[in-house]
Order: sequence, then structure tokens, then C-alpha cells
Amino acid sequence: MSKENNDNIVSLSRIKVACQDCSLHQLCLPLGLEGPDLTKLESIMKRSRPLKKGESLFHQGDTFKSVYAVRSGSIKTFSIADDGSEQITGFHLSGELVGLDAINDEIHPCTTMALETTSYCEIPYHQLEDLSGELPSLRHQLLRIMSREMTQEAHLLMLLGKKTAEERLASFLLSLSGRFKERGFSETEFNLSMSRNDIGNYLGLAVETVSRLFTRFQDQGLLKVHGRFIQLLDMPAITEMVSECRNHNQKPNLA
Amino acid sequence: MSKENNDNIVSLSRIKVACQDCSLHQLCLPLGLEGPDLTKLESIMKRSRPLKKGESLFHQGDTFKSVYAVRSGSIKTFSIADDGSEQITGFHLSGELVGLDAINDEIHPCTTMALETTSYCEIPYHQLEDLSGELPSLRHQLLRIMSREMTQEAHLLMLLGKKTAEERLASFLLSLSGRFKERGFSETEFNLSMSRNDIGNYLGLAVETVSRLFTRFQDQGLLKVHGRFIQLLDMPAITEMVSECRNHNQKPNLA
DNA sequence: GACTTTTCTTGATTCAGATCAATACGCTCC
DNA sequence: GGAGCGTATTGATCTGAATCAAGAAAAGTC
Repeated sequence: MSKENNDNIVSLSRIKVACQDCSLHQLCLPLGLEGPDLTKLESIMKRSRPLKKGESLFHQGDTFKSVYAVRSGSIKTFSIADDGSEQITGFHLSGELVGLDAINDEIHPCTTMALETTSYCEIPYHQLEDLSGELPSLRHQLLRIMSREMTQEAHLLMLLGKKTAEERLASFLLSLSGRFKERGFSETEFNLSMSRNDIGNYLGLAVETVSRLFTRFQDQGLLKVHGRFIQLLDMPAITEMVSECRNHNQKPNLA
Repeated sequence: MSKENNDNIVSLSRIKVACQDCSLHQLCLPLGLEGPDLTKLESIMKRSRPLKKGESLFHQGDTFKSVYAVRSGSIKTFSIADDGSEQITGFHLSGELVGLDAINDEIHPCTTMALETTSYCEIPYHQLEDLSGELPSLRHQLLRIMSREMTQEAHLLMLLGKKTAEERLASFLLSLSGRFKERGFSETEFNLSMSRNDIGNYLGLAVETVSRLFTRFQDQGLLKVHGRFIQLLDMPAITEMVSECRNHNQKPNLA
């Protein structure tokens, strides 16, 4: 996610790198696979040259052929409604799979776009589905990943439906922080690969609101911002912000 | 979804009914299964007595054992955030599966509640996962269902992030209408099984707003409301309302 | 059938965040 | 190094929907 992504140089020179050697092993599809099983998965995967910023893996409406695992860099996925309005549905970091939402009707319901130079593995879906019949661990992991995505979207629903602008941005930053940590990066200092515009779109806020919030958080000493570089100074306070107890009478009634 | 649900009387008297004879065959998990394969799926399913209004299949935090298919009636699923606020994540009609979002960490991330008397089939998940290794059609259908759920949640994200109150309610009514039609009910006349409060919660609106919108839609001649009984009078106009082209400058930027 | 409780509607007021407007800061590219 | 363009910040104003408030209509309950 840093602007100079050294991984790219490396991954270009060893496009044929195996899952075995990949640092994302524990985050990605191969989790739980070993030896010959892993080799089988590797045999159906394709690796291509990285995407440049702004390039995409597929567009909304494209026929579905493969799912993709991000190896390094980051991408956004967004869908466009009939009226032309666009909603970013996710930012995806290394080890994350995209395209699974197209299984249902064999057409991609969203568009992807690389936010920076991004390398990836392509996994032809029909082969993956077949192989998952053969390998229980792979099957389980695939289902787990889809289930996790459902939970994450539900979390975002909660943000958009019930939370204030402040809570949304705090929650977004904490989520990113946690995901960087999982990947071995600093959880307190990182570069955002997405614009303020993207953040606003994702969180259902105007750009100006996002910008003002960053300024306010900085004034409150919660963090430091220099453009897209973020330092989280007071994680406990930010966490508190997300789970702060206010009056919520908008509960689903109990019968 | 009608207030007097005659199905219940029937399903009580034949709790052991087979998927073969079930009218939901084409909407539910068995889609694509035949003969002995269908029998295998049936053999792992359990059928229990229906839920009464307000009862639940599982609560947030419960350990995950089974997924459930709604046979008749309807349920809502909602999750509760740290701060106590609750967000309804879905209303589920006959033929729909709930609980799949718990695969990831073996704990249910949401609570279910029956909106009316609701019968269901219970499917122990580990057996389902194993069986899906054996039966390609079942595997495909399971993945398809999960994928569809992801797409639907993305659609709701768009509603909550980008749409006006009016568009949200119109979209909600059209979605229900379409689902009733799929199930062989009228697409223009139906009873809502959920309260105004639930609708508001689901759509990220205050109850009062939902109520006002119903009144306004009625005044505009789009529909007729009598409590929870809805008649859609002008489907084209309601559809138009959803896809109406307004100015949307909140697009994800193109790089 | 009267009483209580919940759900729904309608009106008045407020407010968080959108929109409008203008400036400032980085980039990239000659 | 400066022109040009996208991106970000900051301020002023507006507005859609929330909140507050009060009845009305259902739905349970004894």
C-alpha cells in the first residue's frame, strides 16, 4: 500500500512463484492446503503481469470466468446503478479474493480498479469449483472466505445505516489498521491508496465531510495526516469512538 | 406472508415432507438435484415444529451448527453493534437460506426472529459441506446462493450509501414484489410481515419518514396502504422512481 | 368489552451533513 | 521552473430527514 511498492519488482521477476513460497499463504485461498493438494491448486492458477494504477481485472457486465487473488497492491470494487450513481463496495488488499459475487449469474455485478500497481493471481472459477469437490480443505476455505465477505458487508451496512460520519471514518481507519497488521505492516502508520473521494463514496459521505473529519481528528490529537499518509496516535480513543454508547431507539422491535 | 398463513396447518401435518414434493424446489438448495442425490440431501435435513412470531432460530454469538431454509412465513436477521445499535440485514422469505454468514468463524454474527408463524428445515452444516464435496450440483448451488447473497447486500449498500428516502422505499417495495411473484403470489397485492419500524431500520430511515413516504406515495396514486396491506397501483412509476436519473458526482474517480 | 400497550400517523422544529464556492496543494509534463 | 490539472482543504449556506411531540388506530390482555 506504500507508494513505492518494492514487492512489484520482486514479483515481476518471479511470476511463477508458488503459493508455497507466498507470504500470503495464511490469508489466502491455500490456507490449510499442503503438499500435493497445494500443488493441484497451483496448477490451475495463472499469474499475469501486474495491473497499473487505474487498470481493471473485469468490468460490470463482463462474463464471469475467474476469481482473482490480490498479491500486492490494492484494488477497489464498485457497482453502478441504473441511474448512474456508483457505490464502492470494497477495498481489497493482498491475500483477498475478488469476483466471487459473480458466481450466481455468471456476470460480474461490479467493476474493479487498481488503486496502485497491483499484482494478482487468476484462478479460473470452474476449475476451482471442481477442485474444491476433491479437496475438503479448499472447499472449506472457499466457503469460509465467502462467508467472511458476507459478514463484512453486513458490518458496512451497519455503518451506513446507523452510524454518524465520525464513527464511519473511525471504523474505516481501524479496519484498515487491522488488515495492515495482519499483513505484517505497521498498524499505526500507513499510506492510504485511495483518494478522499473514494473514502467518501465508500462510507456514504461527501468528500468535504471526509476532509473535515481528518482535520478534526488531527486537531483532537487522535492522528496525524499528511495527504495520504496516516499516523494513528491514539488508538484507544479511536476505538472508543466506534463503540461509544449513544441512545439508539432504532432497534428492530422484539416481536 | 399473508396474515392467515394456511401453509402452516398443512406443514404441521406433514413435517416429514420431502424436498421432492416441496413447492420451493426451484428456489431452494435442492435446485439441480435429482433422484438419489436429492435423497441424500433429504437424509441430512431435519424438520422441526414452526416458529411462532418473535421466536428465533439462533442468536448472535451462538455457536454455528446448522443453516436453515425458510419453508413458509418470514424471518428477519439483524446484528447488534458494540454500542447497542441494531441493524436489520435482511428479510427472508420461503426458499431462502439463513446462517451462511456464520461459516467463517463458527459463530453466528446475527440474530434471527420470525416475523410471523414460520416453518423451516434445518441443515446441519458440516454434513452439508461434506455432502457438497460429493455432489457437484449441490456444491454449485450452495456457492451460487452465497454469491447471490453477496450481490444482494451490495445492492443494499448502494441504497444506504447513495439513495434518497423515497428511492429506498420504492426499491424495497419492488424487491418484495418481485420475490412474491417468484413464489407464485401476487406481485401487486401483499401483506407486509414487518413493522414500519423494521422497514425504517432496514433502510436506514426513521419510522416517521417511512410512514410519511407511504402516505405520500398513496397521495401520488402510486399505491394503496391499509396498515400492512399494500396494493401497488403504478408499478412503472415506482420503477421509474428507483432508476430515475439525477446528478451524481459522487463517482469513484477514474484513477 | 374495557384497559393497556404497541404501532402508526401527522405536525413542528432541529441538525448533521450535503452542496455550493473558492482557494491551496501536489502532481506530471514540457 | 512554471503551466496545467486533479486532489484536498476550508468556509458559507442549504436541506432532507431526524428528532421531538402528540394523537389515532390497532393489537393484545384480563
